[in-house]
Amino acid sequence: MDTRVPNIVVGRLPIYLRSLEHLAEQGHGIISSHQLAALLGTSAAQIRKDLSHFGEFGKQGTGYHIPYLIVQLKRILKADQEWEVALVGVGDIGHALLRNRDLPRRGFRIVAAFDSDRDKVGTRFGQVTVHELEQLAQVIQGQGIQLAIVAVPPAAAQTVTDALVAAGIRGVLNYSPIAVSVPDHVRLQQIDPVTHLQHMTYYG
Amino acid sequence: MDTRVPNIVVGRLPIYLRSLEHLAEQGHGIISSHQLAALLGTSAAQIRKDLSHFGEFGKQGTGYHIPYLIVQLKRILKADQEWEVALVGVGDIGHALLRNRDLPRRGFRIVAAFDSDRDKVGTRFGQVTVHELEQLAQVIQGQGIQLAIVAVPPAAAQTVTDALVAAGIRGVLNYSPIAVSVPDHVRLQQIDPVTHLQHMTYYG
DNA sequence: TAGATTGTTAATCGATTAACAATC
DNA sequence: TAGATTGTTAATCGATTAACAATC
Repeated sequence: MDTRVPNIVVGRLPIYLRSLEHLAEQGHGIISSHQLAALLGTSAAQIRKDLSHFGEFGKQGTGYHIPYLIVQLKRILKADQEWEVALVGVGDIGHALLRNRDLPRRGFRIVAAFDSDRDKVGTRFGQVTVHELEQLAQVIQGQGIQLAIVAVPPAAAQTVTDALVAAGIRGVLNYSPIAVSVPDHVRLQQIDPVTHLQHMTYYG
Repeated sequence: MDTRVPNIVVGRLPIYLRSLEHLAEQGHGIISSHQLAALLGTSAAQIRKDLSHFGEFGKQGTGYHIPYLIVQLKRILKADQEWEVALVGVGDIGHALLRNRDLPRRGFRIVAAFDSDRDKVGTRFGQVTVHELEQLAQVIQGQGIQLAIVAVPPAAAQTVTDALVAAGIRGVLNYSPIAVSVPDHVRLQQIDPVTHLQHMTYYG
């Protein structure tokens, strides 16, 4: 049980959690590190070592009680609470994210959306109304929103990210196919299908 | 210049490439490893070491000629050719991908789409007509398509992936929030916003 | 030339794996 | 109990960093 957990280990926990939740939905109750490793294409030793950073969650001779491990992983990842998310950019990707039921199901609720297009401002998606970009700081600070998804065209991504950071956002998930920079105290994750595809074509 | 390049290094090349292309668009001609590292939040030594696996692309005292390095990285990643991609699932995400101009701009053209919904079959998105799932193998084999994007509901993801593998697909980019498995000879990449968000909330 | 930066080597650091005592 | 599997230690493996000769 370390005090300082490697970032790469933290990044694997959500993958374990996702798989365990899927197993639970299918009615599985217990799983061994070897079974989970086979399912995920990783190694049993790695799973046990990763989990050992946080405590002892299994039982010798048996394995892991899936619902219990889910509870523990959710607690560790702070996924046992609901997170409010701001969305900037209501184009095709933003639209897909607003309609995505998996995000709220797993604890991430888009509670505010922003777009620079006046025609989109005022439109509603479920509970969410699209605001002007000018209201970004006010809404984010007013609601204490800590996470944001950037889904704007590349040319606007850094400006929008800077505005989010200035508004107090703690983590940014960037869908724009461009590297944005954030200060050290802000977390950044990037989603770009092309980089994933290029990683595969290398081996092609 | 190794024969065996670490996978983690391969995964960084597309990120370097994306940044260099952005720099080139902005009119930059030369960049040093230190400048690029600062831009990407990595280290100059890592960039130089990564590139050294493939050859010598820089000039002492000067740095890297951006257009030349772009050409080299594209060659290494096989991004100097156009790749045809099959899309399975024309929901919100599939729709966003079909309309995404960045994919073709960077060499990935969705040339076939499939959906199980009879109402969607036959509809067109630009050059692409939505086919029945039943035609998947025939179309993929007929056109020699090597890459596929899976954007179907979780319950269908593994079945669809199996069908793609059976049809001869070499790489799968999975947008379904579920771990799918593929045989060793098939490359797999996963995009799931929730896992990225959970990676950030851990530190929250 | 003087200054700067590469490519590479060696050292360091960190992550993964193997092995096994503990124990269910 | 016998068999199985965990959690952890130590060994191995691999990646990152630091340093510098080469050289533009």
